[in-house]
Amino acid sequence: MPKLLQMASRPDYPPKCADCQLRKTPAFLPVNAQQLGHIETMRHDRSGYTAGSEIIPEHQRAKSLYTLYAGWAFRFKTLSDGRRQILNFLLPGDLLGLQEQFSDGPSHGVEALTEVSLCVFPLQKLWELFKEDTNLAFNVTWLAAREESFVDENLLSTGRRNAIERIAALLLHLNRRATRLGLADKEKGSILFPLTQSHIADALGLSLVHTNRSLRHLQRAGLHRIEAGRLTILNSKVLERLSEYYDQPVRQIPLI
Amino acid sequence: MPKLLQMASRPDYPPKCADCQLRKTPAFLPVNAQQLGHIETMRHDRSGYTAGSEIIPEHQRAKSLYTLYAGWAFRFKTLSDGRRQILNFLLPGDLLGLQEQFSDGPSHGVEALTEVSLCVFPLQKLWELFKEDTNLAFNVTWLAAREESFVDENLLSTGRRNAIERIAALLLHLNRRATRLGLADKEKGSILFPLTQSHIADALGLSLVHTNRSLRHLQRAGLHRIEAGRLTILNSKVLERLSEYYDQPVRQIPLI
DNA sequence: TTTTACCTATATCAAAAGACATAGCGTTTA
DNA sequence: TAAACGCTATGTCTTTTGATATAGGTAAAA
Repeated sequence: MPKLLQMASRPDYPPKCADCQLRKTPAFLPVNAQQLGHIETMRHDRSGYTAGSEIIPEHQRAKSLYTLYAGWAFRFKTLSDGRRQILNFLLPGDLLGLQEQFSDGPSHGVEALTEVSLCVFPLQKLWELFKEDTNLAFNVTWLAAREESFVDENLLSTGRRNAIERIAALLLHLNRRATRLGLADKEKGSILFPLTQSHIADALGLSLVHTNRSLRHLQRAGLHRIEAGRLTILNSKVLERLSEYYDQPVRQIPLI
Repeated sequence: MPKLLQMASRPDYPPKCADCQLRKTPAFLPVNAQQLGHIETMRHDRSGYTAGSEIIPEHQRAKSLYTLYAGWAFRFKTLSDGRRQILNFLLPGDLLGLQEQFSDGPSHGVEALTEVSLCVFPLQKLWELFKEDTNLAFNVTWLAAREESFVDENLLSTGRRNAIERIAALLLHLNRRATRLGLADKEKGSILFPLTQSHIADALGLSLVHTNRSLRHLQRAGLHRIEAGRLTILNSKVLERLSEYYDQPVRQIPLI
């Protein structure tokens, strides 16, 4: 198992939230100086994980809240015989570990898909944040509701879309989110795509073999290309019609 | 389409939140007089729907927030050819319409499964509640996270459990929630069960026919009984082992 | 370099779940 | 009272997806 990275090897953090690179992307709601101050005092540490390591183990409660600063991760659940379901993918700006605070039992694990940088918030401070900044409290709820809508959509896929449709919907979804974060190559429009076919299978409730078949089918039809760890959407119109997963106007989202 | 009930025919509301019958069940966190006051001033109206009617239509944004006071409902999404996915079931105490406030596009519909009584909160007041009562704001987030955990679990079912396991997990889940709310018959331990096999199929991503077959299989094995609109769990141990859906100690939950 | 591990790809066969058809039953509607 | 409807049940056949086996490519490890 890959382990926690030494901070020395992770120099890409801003020392202050005011210098946060992530916050400079237009995907996020602007914040005023006071809010930034609240976030800054809440942030307690930074942390990094290598690809493949468990940020939050499945069967224990998270000890902190995190904001994903850089890299990709995913939430998952497993059954005792190893069957694994990926619930949703986490991209920069996403909040980790919130549900665990409220759930009765063990809920889910979080695993790093790439090397990952996190901002760490102690749990007790969540309450302080609610008390001191209504706006930020509201934003936490917003982020929770937004994540639920991703799970909802994935449940629709897994329950009612066939393999081809599921894959089309997932590729469009991830492409949209990554692009929105400014992670797309301006020229070719491709995004970094760290998922293996095994991750896709586990996210969509398919077997690895069938995922491979269906991916090739879409690729042969010229709808997308996955190459050298990058995804290019070649025909979003057809992919959208296939999956009934349409582009919607996006609002700015909170970053805590 | 069944329509909104006239309030005259729905006399089972308390005039004041202080007299709320639902709040008397031990499933809910106690609140102090001040919080009760905040909830009371937020509550703006009551409303009722007949079984089968749409409380929130799928393709428009909810105009209010609701707390389900009595009856069952469910959240769902559909595809254009009629395929429907039920995301989760709503029981008394559940909050409706929160996600819609934060999602970009159309998200999901809510349909009444039985005749239903709701407490209505105007949307603008959500913000006021966040500002005036940290505790209640925290509770809204709690309820959102809790609902997400239900969807997570259903996604695990739909993606990685087979038909028998899915049904076992769902029956246990609903039985647990209803029992917790004091809705179980003390003698026989049965609960009111308003789902048709078609609802079960749509919740679990199965066809109606296969749902029927699998239900009969479990029933013949003596694990449960569904009769005259009531569910009795006959062998929870086996159902739990089958589905790996185990009873967990339950905390009290907020009621807003 | 050789070995190992991981990922993608493909073929073949098997199982799970879906589609279609039909029937019975109880309730509501005409 | 008959007709229509919604729900459960079951048989048969089809399709989708899964399981197993195998192979090649690349990168990391020995």
